[in-house]
Amino acid sequence: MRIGDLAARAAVSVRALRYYEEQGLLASTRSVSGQRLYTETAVERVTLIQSLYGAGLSSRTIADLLPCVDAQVSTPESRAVLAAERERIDRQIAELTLTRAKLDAIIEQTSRPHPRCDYVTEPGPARTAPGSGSPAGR
Amino acid sequence: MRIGDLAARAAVSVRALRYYEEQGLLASTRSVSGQRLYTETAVERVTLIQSLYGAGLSSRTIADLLPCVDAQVSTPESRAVLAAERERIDRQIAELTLTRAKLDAIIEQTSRPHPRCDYVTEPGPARTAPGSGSPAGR
DNA sequence: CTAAAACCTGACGCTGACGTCAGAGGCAAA
DNA sequence: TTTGCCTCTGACGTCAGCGTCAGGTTTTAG
Repeated sequence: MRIGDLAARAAVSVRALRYYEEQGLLASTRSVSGQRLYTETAVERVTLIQSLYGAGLSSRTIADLLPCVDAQVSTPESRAVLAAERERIDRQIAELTLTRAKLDAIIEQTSRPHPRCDYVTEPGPARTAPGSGSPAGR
Repeated sequence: MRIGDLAARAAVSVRALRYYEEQGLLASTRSVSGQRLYTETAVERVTLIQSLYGAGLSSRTIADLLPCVDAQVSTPESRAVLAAERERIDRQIAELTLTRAKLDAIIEQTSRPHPRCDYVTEPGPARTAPGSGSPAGR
């Protein structure tokens, strides 16, 4: 398949694919006239690349790892990198989960009708704040 | 406290704090000589900002939301933004979890001693791959 | 055969969250 | 007072992952 097809199927831009090749992440054969040709497996490859980018890995790191993926072997360095990135992703997930919780708190706080103004704006006989005012209210 | 202290306590750079102020995310009073002064609560504020940046929100979005956080109120727009960002974070966590699984697969694949070459390189009488060769192997 | 669409190789542009440098002033200790 | 660190305001630099334009070839549809 040609670059436009791959771009469509992997949902990325043509420019991105050329960039991936430039970075050594994605190989292609060339037609006689010089056009890039890809196999079916390139689609998965591109989505893997996208995933890794999405997880915050750099082109360089991905370029270092992919050969090991292809060869199905690991070097001590690749194992270290893989472990480190896995940990990074773990921490990232933890952070995001925390941030989501913070956002939830904000959503609650801001959408809950004004905390205690309710009592004030409530119709009926005026009430003093609980704890103050006339002692032994009960 | 002064900017250097806040930077140390929030574990960010001085430059970042000035940038936050420039973006309208972080307020400060000034000393007579013009130095920035912060209260204790600024530490939390900065970590919140960092969290939101970490979750992929832009300065602009954060600047839009923080006033609502401070005022404890929400507008229809802020609610929409909050909900949208929350969803984004959800998706991000899902993606990261998937990517982590992919990484785990890679770690397994590459660190598992070469799939079937073992049998080949194993000393002793050559064995055919399981499933093929002489039937009823056991 | 021809026009449109797709592809090619440079190469510059963009964006956001800062880093960094310059030049000039504060401020606590000895 | 001098030393040394902290802070100030500009303002330019950086980096990565592409976007985009230019100018030219190739492929495809009619």
